[in-house]
Amino acid sequence: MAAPDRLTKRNAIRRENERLILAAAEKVFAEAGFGGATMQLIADMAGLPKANLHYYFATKEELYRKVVQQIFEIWLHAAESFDKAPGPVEGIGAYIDAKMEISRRHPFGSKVWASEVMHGAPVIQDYLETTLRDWTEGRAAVIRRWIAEGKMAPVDPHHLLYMLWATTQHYADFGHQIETLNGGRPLSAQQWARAKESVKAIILKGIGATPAQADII
Amino acid sequence: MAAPDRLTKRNAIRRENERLILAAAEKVFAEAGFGGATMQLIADMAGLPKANLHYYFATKEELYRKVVQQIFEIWLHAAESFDKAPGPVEGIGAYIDAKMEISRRHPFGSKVWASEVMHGAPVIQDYLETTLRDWTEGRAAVIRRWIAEGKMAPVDPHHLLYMLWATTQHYADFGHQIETLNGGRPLSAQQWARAKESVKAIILKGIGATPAQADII
DNA sequence: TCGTTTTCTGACCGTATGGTCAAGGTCGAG
DNA sequence: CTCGACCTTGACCATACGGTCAGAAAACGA
Repeated sequence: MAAPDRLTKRNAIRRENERLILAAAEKVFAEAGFGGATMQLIADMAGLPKANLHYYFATKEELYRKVVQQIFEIWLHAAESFDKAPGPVEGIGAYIDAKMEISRRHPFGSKVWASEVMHGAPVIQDYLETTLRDWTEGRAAVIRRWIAEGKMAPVDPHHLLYMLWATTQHYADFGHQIETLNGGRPLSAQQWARAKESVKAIILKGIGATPAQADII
Repeated sequence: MAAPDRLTKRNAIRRENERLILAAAEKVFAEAGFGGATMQLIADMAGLPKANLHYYFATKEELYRKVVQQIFEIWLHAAESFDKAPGPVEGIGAYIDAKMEISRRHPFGSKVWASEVMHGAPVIQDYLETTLRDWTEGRAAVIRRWIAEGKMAPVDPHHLLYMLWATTQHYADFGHQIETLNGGRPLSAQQWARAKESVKAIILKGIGATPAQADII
């Protein structure tokens, strides 16, 4: 049946336009919220007529849903660092690095997600109840194992995860506030590095994570 | 000139209505965002005709601004715990307690603030540049003093403050996500207490804050 | 080249929104 | 009681929004 995506000019244009629209939508939804965003503004930012948006995405909700899904997948992907780590220093350290990097490179997406959750997750409630819950329980189990193995202090796994999310995403969601307190300038590369190190240092020390010390001697 | 607020029935009604409207507005703005909120919805929730809202607050922006100001003042007030503390254990500990309590009791306000900042702080940019910046520099100085006095490890004061804000406000702003991961039930009193303790334990340990030990012996 | 499918877009529509207004009601001071 | 100030509200208005549609244009397969 459906000839699967040949490399025709049409397919290229379609892909490119969808990319343009999604990028513009991510930015507009982040800056104005779902209610404040208008299809006209997204169209202008994408450089397309409004009617063309509705050709690719039937409704505003459909477009919004796609934007949110994109972000969620990026975050899930970043979590792989957690798994294949021998202990909290490597696992949580890499996770913080990854999430800080996402906050830096995808600040709009993070804001859209935050906005969605703050408004009661009307669009992605099912994700929260299935994928996110499963993911969370899985990592909580890993953390409990590390605790049992004496690799970190006995902290509540859920609250630790919340702290990781909160702290890393704060640099995207409240980026404007941070920028203002930084003299109106965005964080430089060095400042981002320092932020990462600060977060990692405090949290890893706070959970008593030891860099695989016991085995050395 | 202006006869200062006698206890007449009119003044009582005015105060009561303004209170009703502000409470409804805080909730609606938090749940729908500025763009998604409608004056009609706020009016319904306050139990007043829409035209009456415009009698007390000329425009949607004016009402919104009042809501944001309220929250900001609550937060500034909560920060007093920071000052009159001999060291980080008491100061930061009390600050975390206070901010967690605000997240619990004023979740809508916290969300409105978050939304405002995420959208680039169009309404309260001046607050960020003046009051908040001054406040931040003041606490950073306190933290540096504590570090100099050997009462905590040498961490970057700004990133520590960001971490405090992020972690505590997360329980309000992402309350829906936390509730979902908690089996769809809001955190109980015990769970809130455990959250507070978890946050305090990790952060205080993470910054190497010692409970005024040196002087005891 | 020709017919078909996909893409594009200006013009249009119904609705919902923020805000206005004028008329009527209520209260307090003297 | 009376008058002026304050409060209340249904009806109304202009605008802007999400979404539709018909027809033109472009790309494609044969």
